Amino acid sequence: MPKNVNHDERREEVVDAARRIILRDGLEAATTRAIAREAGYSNGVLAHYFADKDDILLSALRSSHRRIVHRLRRKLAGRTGLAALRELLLDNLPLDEERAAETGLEMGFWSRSLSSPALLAVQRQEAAELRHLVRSLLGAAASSGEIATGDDLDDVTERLLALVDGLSVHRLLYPDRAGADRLERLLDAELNRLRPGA
Amino acid sequence: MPKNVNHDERREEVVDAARRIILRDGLEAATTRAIAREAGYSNGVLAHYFADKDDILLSALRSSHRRIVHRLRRKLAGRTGLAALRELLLDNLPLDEERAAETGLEMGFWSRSLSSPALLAVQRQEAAELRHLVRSLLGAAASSGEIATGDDLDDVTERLLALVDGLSVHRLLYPDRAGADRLERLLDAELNRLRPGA
Amino acid sequence: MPKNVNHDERREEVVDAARRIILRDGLEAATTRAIAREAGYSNGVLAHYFADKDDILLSALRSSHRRIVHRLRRKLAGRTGLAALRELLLDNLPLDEERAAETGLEMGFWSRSLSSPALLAVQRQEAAELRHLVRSLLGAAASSGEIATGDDLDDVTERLLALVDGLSVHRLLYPDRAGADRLERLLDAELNRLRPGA
Amino acid sequence: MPKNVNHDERREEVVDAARRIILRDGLEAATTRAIAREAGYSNGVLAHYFADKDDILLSALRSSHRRIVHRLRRKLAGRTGLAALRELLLDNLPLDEERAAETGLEMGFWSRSLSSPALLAVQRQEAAELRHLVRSLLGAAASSGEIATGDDLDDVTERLLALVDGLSVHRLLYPDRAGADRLERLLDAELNRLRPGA
DNA sequence: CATGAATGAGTGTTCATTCAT
DNA sequence: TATGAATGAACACTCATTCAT
Repeated sequence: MPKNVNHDERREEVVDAARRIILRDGLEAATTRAIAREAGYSNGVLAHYFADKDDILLSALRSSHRRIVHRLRRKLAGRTGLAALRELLLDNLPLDEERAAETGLEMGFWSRSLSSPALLAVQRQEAAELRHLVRSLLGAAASSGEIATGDDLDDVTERLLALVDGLSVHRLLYPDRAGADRLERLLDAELNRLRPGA
Repeated sequence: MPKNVNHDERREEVVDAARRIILRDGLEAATTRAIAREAGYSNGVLAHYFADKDDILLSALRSSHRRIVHRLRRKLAGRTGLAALRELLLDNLPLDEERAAETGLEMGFWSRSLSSPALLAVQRQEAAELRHLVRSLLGAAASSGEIATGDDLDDVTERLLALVDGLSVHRLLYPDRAGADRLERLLDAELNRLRPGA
Repeated sequence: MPKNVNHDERREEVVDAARRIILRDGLEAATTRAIAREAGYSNGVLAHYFADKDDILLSALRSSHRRIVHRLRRKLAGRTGLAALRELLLDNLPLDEERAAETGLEMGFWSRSLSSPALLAVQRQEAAELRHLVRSLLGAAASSGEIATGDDLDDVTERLLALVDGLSVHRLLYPDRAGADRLERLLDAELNRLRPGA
Repeated sequence: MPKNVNHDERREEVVDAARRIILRDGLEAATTRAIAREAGYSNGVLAHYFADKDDILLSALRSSHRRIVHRLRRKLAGRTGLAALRELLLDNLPLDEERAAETGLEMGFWSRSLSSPALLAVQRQEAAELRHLVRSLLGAAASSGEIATGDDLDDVTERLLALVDGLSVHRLLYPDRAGADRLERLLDAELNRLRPGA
């Protein structure tokens, strides 16, 4: 009767350790040894659960996204159109510790994606899903008359997501000027601007 | 009789080399040896002019900013108010190879700043200057009646800069959806929105 | 009630697996995990039947020799003297894929033997048996008048076996110049040379 | 005035260290660390003089061959035809410590060549030169009437070189049966056999 | 000043071996 | 007996840094 561990569970343990390190000390500090130590294992264990370091990092990125999606799903339940969109975009802003950590991780991967095709592919795939979701919420809001129909909705989608990402970066780098209240206010203004009367 | 070397000049040579490498091959390719080679010196020379590698990288970041400021000064010459602001923000978007490389450099430093107080300090200082400039151009535009006076100008400043940063990230990571034309269109729409009639 | 496992049988299964890997992929590919997997067991099982990896490799070498001997025994059945000798020496040449793989295995062990007393001992023991067999076939051929009696038969034995080994090496390393036809021709010439008339 | 070392000299130092380890402990023991230590340097030094480990090993092989060629050139000076051939072949037998070491190194590379195209290429190139030399000495001997003209000289070349390699292996693995005197005697018999009267 | 040789810690990865289950 | 999780040392290689010349 062998000692039998749940592989997915163990992977998650290690991936969580990786996430903690990336958030605390940066992507550069996330060496395989550091990850193993943070997870409470010897460095050799990683080989049992991951093909290589990239596998760990990619899993960490995907895991982070999955968490966000889960949280979002709860928040969006029962909401539609503009209200759902607002919830989604607000959730993407680093307004508390948890989401600030998520944004930090994301930023670490951004620059690394520029020189790693595999990472970039994952990044793009996940971003495309988010963009698609925003776009369809906008479409629904337009259909129901919640928002004006003058603007190109693809443009609006891009503008909203860019603004959210920009504000997120600023919140982490320049918290003094990008306070939580200002972020929320700016986002709401942006959404109100879409309404028919505006 | 010691050879009289202009320290600042030599530092600049090396820093330029570092900047070129980061722009061309990314932050991770900027090893001390690669920098020394790019500058045309032996690797040992770095020790005479820099405390350590971080000293070089920080200087490279500042140097990149200085170059941007110089280019901007030329572009802004003779322009005021909204026209100047438009020039400034457009210049910050990665609309050609050169500025795409600059954005890449910037993104590399963003994530490092999150775990390096020294980098973060530099980053903040330079960002504050840019913010101040935008804010004062907006102030001038408001005074001259070029833009409406309803909005809080600090909010507008933050919104514009966040949008520019967000669009920049998207242009690099998702060039398909963030084409040069869309970026320019979105920026112009944002500026027109400020005008009194809007 | 302990499960009653036939130790020798299990050892043989594992050793066969090791042999297959060495023949197929080379000595360096024969890691303990690869061997266990090839045998259809978990890696931990090896500890029950072998002292260590060397124990497995040594056994694999012996196993390969044993197989060669078996094959030879079939080929030699009913033959005596020079005809038997010819069959034996031909069998030792890597004239088909199977025997080329065997020669590769052998060569791998040769160099390891130079720095491993245990391996060397096995190697010598097996080589002695082969030498003895050749020598006695030569003796029989001399007695029956099949070959001339001028030469020292120990010298002839050594010459024939050295030639076979040298040709084998050349066939693997320089197949262009050591084609199968040339090998066979050279061997036959060598045997004919022993005949009384020559 | 920088400390300036002769690169080729330093490479040779390291390559000699590698040779010593390979001969003493086998090719497997020739790790980069072991080589650096044997050479009296830290492990990082290798990077200055070699592209990678293969570069060291290949250099060791070539260096060994170069030494042999040099020694041979001296021995062959003033000799031609059969006498030169005899000197060449004798020199290739491991009849003293130095040449036993050379043979040991060679054998280590043989098996590794089977799974390393780069090594195999070098091995083949060097072997081709030796083969060519033997062949032309045989040609000269035939022209001058020193040897009989019945045999195909390519066959003879292959036979002689295979015999030498086979005897060399046996001398290292089975010194008891492949004594220096027997090797020499067998080689001379082989050469005499070529003479017209034989 | 400048060189570049040298260091040694650190990287990701592999692997024989141990051992609780 | 058999499992496979876990270990930790070893591997080749990279790199910022030091320092004699």
